[in-house]
Amino acid sequence: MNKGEQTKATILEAATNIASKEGLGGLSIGTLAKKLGLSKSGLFAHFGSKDALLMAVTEAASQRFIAVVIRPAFQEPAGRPRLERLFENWLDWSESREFPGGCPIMAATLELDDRPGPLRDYLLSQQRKWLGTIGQAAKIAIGMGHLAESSDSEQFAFEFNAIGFGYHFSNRFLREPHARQQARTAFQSLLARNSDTAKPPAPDQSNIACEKGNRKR
Amino acid sequence: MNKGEQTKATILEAATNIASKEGLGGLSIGTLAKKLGLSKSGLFAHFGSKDALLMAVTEAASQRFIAVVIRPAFQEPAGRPRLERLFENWLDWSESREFPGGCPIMAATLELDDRPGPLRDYLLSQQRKWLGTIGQAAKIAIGMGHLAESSDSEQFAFEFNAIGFGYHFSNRFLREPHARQQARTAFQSLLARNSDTAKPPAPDQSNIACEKGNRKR
DNA sequence: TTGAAAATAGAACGATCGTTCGTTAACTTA
DNA sequence: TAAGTTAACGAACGATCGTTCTATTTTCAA
Repeated sequence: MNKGEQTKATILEAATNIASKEGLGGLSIGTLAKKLGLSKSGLFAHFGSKDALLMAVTEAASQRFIAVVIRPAFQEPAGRPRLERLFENWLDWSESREFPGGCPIMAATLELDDRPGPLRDYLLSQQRKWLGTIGQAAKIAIGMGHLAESSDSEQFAFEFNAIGFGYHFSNRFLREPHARQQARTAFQSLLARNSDTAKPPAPDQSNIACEKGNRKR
Repeated sequence: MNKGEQTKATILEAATNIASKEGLGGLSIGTLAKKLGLSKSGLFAHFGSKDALLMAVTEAASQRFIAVVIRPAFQEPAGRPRLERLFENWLDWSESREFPGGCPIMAATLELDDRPGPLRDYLLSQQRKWLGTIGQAAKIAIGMGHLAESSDSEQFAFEFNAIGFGYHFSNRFLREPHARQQARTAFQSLLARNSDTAKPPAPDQSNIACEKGNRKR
């Protein structure tokens, strides 16, 4: 690895750290350079513009998301186990140590609500892909009989996503200690009501992962 | 109303508008003054500090939230009608015309994730109250038999809130046209699975408001 | 080891940030 | 209407913003 690429990676890591805590808007080249013991201009030269830096941070976070949330889940057997792994990975990601201020993608998404530009476009496409990924995994589960034939995979993705957002808010901001359990309960309920077995809403099934289907482990 | 209070109100309105689109971080005294045809210092004098301005904006939005979301819902008959009104009011609020960039409270909340201070404290207390309000309304509904005895009002509040966040994200950022319907479906499903009647998940009940209990209108 | 290329530093730029100050204009009320 | 209060202005502050330049150091391959 070049010296350039090396320090660039270092910069990106520190930048991600700041963006996680302060948001993309709170990330300035000056403070970032000071934190790293670099000169502003020296740091600047690596990216050419502030926007390019922000884009690089976002892309890096996005790639990391794919690597630690999505990819491992798709190595899980298709159907219900994959959905559960996807969900748990997401929760883990949201409170990951490497993001002291929470998922920088989610923060950037909310931050760029109404600011058009290439960065927003990129985030939008990534978020659409994410929802598509959830929906696709759900569709597979439906095809395998892990979820009911009558299930709507898009509706499933919407609620899957909503629970994740609710968790992020409840955990990060409210510091609600039961947040994770509440999210799990909500997710298990989502799975249950999209299952064929028309069971009455029995109270605690949080740990029943999959009661039928070709689970491998 | 004094001249002072009058312009102060004007300032707050414009500031809320900007904060809605750009976030609290994107709100600067200079641009705000220019937008209003005032001088920076003249505007500044009304608040004494930037933080005070931000706090005033947040408080104003919060009061408005109570006035247009919570209060009208509590004039609805207790139980299920109130819960439904609360939910619909919230969705309306999230896409209200007066907030071109979406609910400024939600934006600020996510923005201040990890920035301690009086503003965060205030938002935190307001958000806790909001969740408490949902939980309380749910508890009443349980007591009236509108929701099942076995329901957990805190879990209900968590999921209620999550659906709202999911909607905000899906509608505001993804501009997903079905977002509102998906949120409604999710909410009706939330109500259904917290009801006594162990009915199979019938497809479309979006307009069945309340099928038992002492509804007055 | 030398020489070209890449990486970093340093100073300066115009702009904007929040804030302070002294002064003038506008409003209120007696 | 006169006096007293409040609101608004304009200029300036030091700090920081992103960015541009030139110069110097460091890296890397021949």
